Amino acid sequence: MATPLRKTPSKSDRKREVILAAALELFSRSGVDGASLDRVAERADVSKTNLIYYYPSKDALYAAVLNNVLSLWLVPLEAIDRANSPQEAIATYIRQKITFSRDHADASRLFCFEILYGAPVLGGRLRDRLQPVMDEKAAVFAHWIASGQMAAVDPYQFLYSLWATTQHFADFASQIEALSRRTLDDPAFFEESVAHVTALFLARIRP
Amino acid sequence: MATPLRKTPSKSDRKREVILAAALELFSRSGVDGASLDRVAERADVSKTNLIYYYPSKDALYAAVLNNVLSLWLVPLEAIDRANSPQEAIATYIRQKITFSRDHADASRLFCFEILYGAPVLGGRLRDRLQPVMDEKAAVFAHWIASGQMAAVDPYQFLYSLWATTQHFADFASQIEALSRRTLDDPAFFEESVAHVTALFLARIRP
DNA sequence: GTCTATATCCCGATAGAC
DNA sequence: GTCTATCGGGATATAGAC
Repeated sequence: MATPLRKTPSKSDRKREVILAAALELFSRSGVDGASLDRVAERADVSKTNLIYYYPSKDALYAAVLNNVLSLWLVPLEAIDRANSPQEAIATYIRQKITFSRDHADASRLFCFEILYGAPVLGGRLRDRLQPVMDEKAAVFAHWIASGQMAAVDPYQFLYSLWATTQHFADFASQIEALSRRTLDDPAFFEESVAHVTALFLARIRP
Repeated sequence: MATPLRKTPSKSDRKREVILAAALELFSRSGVDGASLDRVAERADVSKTNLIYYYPSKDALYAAVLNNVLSLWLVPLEAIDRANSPQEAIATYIRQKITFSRDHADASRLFCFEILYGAPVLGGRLRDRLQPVMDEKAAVFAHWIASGQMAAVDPYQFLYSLWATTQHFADFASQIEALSRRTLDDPAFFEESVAHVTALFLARIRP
């Protein structure tokens, strides 16, 4: 029984999760360098030495958190499927991504931090994991365009703009709050935002 | 002659500029906490004590850099003027903002860092300096909409999307480079990006 | 696995001579 | 204005007992 395949998470698995959650919370507010392991341990309610027992270094902890985040980040892309119409697919994608910006603002911010740093940890993963998905989605767009279902756009540029506008609600939340005094937690502002972004992209692809 | 109003910058003015430039460069790559005054001083070719003579604390230096950045950031907004047609104004704004993302990527990234941190330093300035300009521009949009020159959009949401898509080229440059292997320094990619973003927003406001 | 104690290093900032 | 020397604090990480 070298590597037991249990369905119920072990005690140490649960502890790792608690630590990861605490790390995400703090790293996403102050950046990696702005947050100390002391505070992460405190937040996770473990001793610092114990934390280091589970994650041998700060870099290792940071990398673990980031990999979790990347996985979450990829989920909404599944909506972009040739089985759907482009209008449905894009509307669904936008709603899911803005929902993600509301419910996982910390993950979005941490991702943004990492990219600002120049993607030192995630750089390779972007090519290994994101690039293939992106090429796949670009092919779906090409299919929709070729079959006259949507206007011709550069799929890469189109995806960049989709990411930018939807993540903006998480990454620039404090600016939006300073200027509009509104949050995605306000259901009216949430729906308003979804409607606005959806209208922006659907107008563009009208055949 | 208490405060001489000279046009030629004094030696100390020039030194302050060199320090600010070095601080911008380092803060925008690693965040404030990730960069040390030691390295800023080294980059600016002054001793650390001398740096501290000009800027008494790291926070003061950071605040000074940020205020510079905010001023730069506001410039392109001047294009949004009721004297122009909305199409001209928006196209001009987009080109200027993407040019800014190319030529001042470090300033854009530092701004992004500050917002991610929750705008601890710039928070007040956003209300004092950006909010009035934004309200003014919202009025211009309202005028264009009322006179049938553009389709009805929420001006605030519209500006957020404009900022998001254009700044994305600076803030997420390392992601774009990992996926597209292209940079705004490539004139073809630059023009392609301007054309894409412009088409996106002009399609939306078609009356 | 978890703890206490501690090594080691770097950072921001100050003191005081010149 | 600029320098050398240094303080004091906090950070990551390790050693070793239990």
